[in-house]
Amino acid sequence: MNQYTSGLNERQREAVMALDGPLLVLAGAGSGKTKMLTARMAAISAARGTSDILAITFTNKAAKEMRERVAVFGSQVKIGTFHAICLQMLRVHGSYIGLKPGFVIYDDQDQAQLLGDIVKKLNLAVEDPKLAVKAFAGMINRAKCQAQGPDAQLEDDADYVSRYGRAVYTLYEQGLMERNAIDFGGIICQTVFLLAHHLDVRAYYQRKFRYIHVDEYQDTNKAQYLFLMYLAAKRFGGHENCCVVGDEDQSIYAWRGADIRNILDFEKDFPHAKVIKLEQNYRSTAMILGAASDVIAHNRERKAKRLFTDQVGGEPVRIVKCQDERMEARTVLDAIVQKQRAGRSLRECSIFYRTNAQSRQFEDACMARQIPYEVIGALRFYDRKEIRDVLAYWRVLVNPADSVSLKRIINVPARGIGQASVAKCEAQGGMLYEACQNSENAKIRAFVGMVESLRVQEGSLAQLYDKLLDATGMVRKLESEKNDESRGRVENLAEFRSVLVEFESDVPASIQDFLEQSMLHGIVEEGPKHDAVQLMTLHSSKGLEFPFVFMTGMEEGLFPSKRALDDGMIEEERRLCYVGMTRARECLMMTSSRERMLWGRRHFSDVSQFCCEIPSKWREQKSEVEVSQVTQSALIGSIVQHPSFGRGVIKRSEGSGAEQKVSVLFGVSEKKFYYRFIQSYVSI
DNA sequence: AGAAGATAGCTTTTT
DNA sequence: GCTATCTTCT
Repeated sequence: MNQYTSGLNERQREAVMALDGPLLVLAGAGSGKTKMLTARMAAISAARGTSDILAITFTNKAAKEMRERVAVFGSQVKIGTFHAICLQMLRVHGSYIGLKPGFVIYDDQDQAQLLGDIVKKLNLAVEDPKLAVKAFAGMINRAKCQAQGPDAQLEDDADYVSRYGRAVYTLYEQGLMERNAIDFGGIICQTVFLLAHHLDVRAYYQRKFRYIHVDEYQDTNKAQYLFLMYLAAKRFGGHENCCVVGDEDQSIYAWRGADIRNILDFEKDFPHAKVIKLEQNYRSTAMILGAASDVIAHNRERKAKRLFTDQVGGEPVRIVKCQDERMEARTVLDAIVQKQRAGRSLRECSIFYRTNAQSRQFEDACMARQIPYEVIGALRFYDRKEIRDVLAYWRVLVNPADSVSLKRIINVPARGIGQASVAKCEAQGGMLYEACQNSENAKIRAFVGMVESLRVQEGSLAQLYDKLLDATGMVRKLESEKNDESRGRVENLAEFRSVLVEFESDVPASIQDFLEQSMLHGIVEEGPKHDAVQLMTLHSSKGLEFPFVFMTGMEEGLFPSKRALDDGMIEEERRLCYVGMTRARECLMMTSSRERMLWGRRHFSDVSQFCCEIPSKWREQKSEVEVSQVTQSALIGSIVQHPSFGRGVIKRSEGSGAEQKVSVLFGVSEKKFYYRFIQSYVSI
C-alpha cells in the first residue's frame, strides 16, 4: 500500500485507502486530486486484484492525462469521457434500443440541418426559421440533459416552442433513427435508457465496472447523474463502489445542464458515503490563493471552506487598468517579454479571456511583435468547411441513410446538381440515397456511381482519402480557383492527410474508427509544439496550470458578462473567475480596458466587480493620477510609471490627439508609446 | 449555376 | 467590425 500513498498528504492518503463503498472527495483547486485518483485506482487494482475499474472524466485531455499517469503504476483501467464510455456501450448493446450498427454521430450543425428540414416540412408559421431551429435545438438539448424524451415535454400555447416542441422533438428523434444517427445528448440519454429498461445489460455493466470514479462531478448533468446511479446505486442493484471528485466552486457548466445539486446531494444518494476534503493547495503562491479565495468567498451558494498553502508570500496580484484593448494587449505582452528576458519560456505564459472573439487583439499584438502564440480550442479542425465535406463523404459511405451528409456533398464540388433535382428525389420519400440511385437525372446517377466506386474499403485510410480526393476532384477544383482562401483549403486537406497517417500509425483503422474519433475527441492537431504563448478562453483553462496567468477583459458587462448580470447568474461567473485565478502558479495579472470595440461600437465599462473583490493586501499598490491633470505641455520631462518598465521620463512627443506618441526613457532604453497608453500610469 | 454584393446577426462558455 | 448567409445579377 505504501507504494501508492508515498508523497501524499494525510487527506489524500485517506481517500486512496478508502477502497470500497461510496466516497465523496471535495477537492479544491490544485489540491492534487488527479494524483490522488490515479493512486487510488492503482491501489484498488493491486489490493482487489481487479481490472474492473472505470474512470470518467469531462474532457479528452483529462482522460489522456489520467491514462498516462495510471500507466506508470502498470494498472489496467478504463478511462474516458462520459460520451466515449457511453458510445462504447451503445456500439455493443445499442441493438437493444433500436440502434443499428454503423450509426453515426450528429453534431450541432448536423442537428440544426435536420431540424431545419423538419421545421420546413411542418410549415410552421414562424417569422424566422433559423431562430426557430435554434430554439428547438435548445429545447431538445436541454431535455436530453435531463434525460427526458419527447413525451415528457409539456404543451401549452405560451410560444411556438412549447406549442410545437413535442411534435418537433418526436419528428427529430424519428429523423435520427431513419438516418441511423445519434446526437451528443442522445449518446448519454440513450445509454441511460438502455440501463433503465434492460436489467440484463445493467447487471452486465455493474459487474464489468466494479469500481467507478467520476472526476469533475460538479459539472455532471441529470442524465450523467442517472448513468452513475444505474451503475452504482443500491436501489438499482449497484455495488456502491463509487468515488466522485469535485469542487462546487469550480462548477462552470450550469448553462449546458450541469446541476450543482448532484455534488451537494451526494450524501443523500449514498447515506454511508465517506466525505474527504482536500484543502491544501500545491499550485499557487499565498498571494494568488488569498486573492482567489477572497473572490469566491463572495458566493453564497457554497460550502464554507478555505484552501491553504505552504508557499508563503509571492508576487502580489497585478491589476492594471488600460485605456483600450490595444493598450491592454501591449501591457500583457510587455509583461510577457519581461518574463522572457528573465529566462522564462513563452509556454509558461497564458492569456485568458471570456469570449473567443477577444483572442484577436492578442493574436494581432503577438504577430506584430513576432511572438509565437497558440490559440487553444478556437476553431476545431473538423469544423472547417472542406474537412467537413470530406467527413460527410465518408459518413455517407459508412451509412447511406445519413441524408444530412448526403445533401451536404451531393453538389460539392459543384457538379451541376441543383436544389430542384435533390428536392425531386426527396419527394419520393424513403431513403434519399436509394431515391438518388434510381433517379432519372444522369448527373445524380453519376454522383451515386462515384460514391459507390469509393466503397471498396481496402487500403489504408490515407489511400482511401487519396482516392476520394481524386474521384471528387476537390483539390483540382480548389487549385483552379487560385485565391488565398482556396490555397488555405488545399493546405488543410493536406494537413488532414497527415492527421490520417498519424491516426493509423499504430494500428490499422477503419473509416468508422476515424469518424468516431473525430466527432468525439476532435482531430488532435499535434502542431510542432513550439514554445509559444498560450491563448484560451477561461472555460478551456479549466484543469490546466501556468506559472504566469494574464486574465484580460476584466470589465463589468464582459466578465461578468452582461447576460449573466441580467439573468442573475453572477455566482457562476465568479466561479469562472476563481477557476481562472487558481490556474496561476507564480504571477497573476488582471487587465481591463476602459473602452473597447464591441460589435462595431465603442463601449465604455467599469472594472469588473471581481477585481474589486480582491482586498488590497493581495494586490500591487499603484497610485494613479487622472488624465485631466496632465496637460500636453507639461508632458515632456514628466516622470511616469509603466507596469513593466518601471519609472521613466518623457523625452519627446509627436503627433496629436489620440494618435499622439511619446518617447519615454527607462534607464538607458528609450521606448515609444501612444500618449493614451502612458496616461493610465502617470504618477507623481 | 456561380459570383459579386447586401444584409443581418453576432459575442458566452463545449462533449 | 467581421462573417456567414441571402439576394441579385450575369
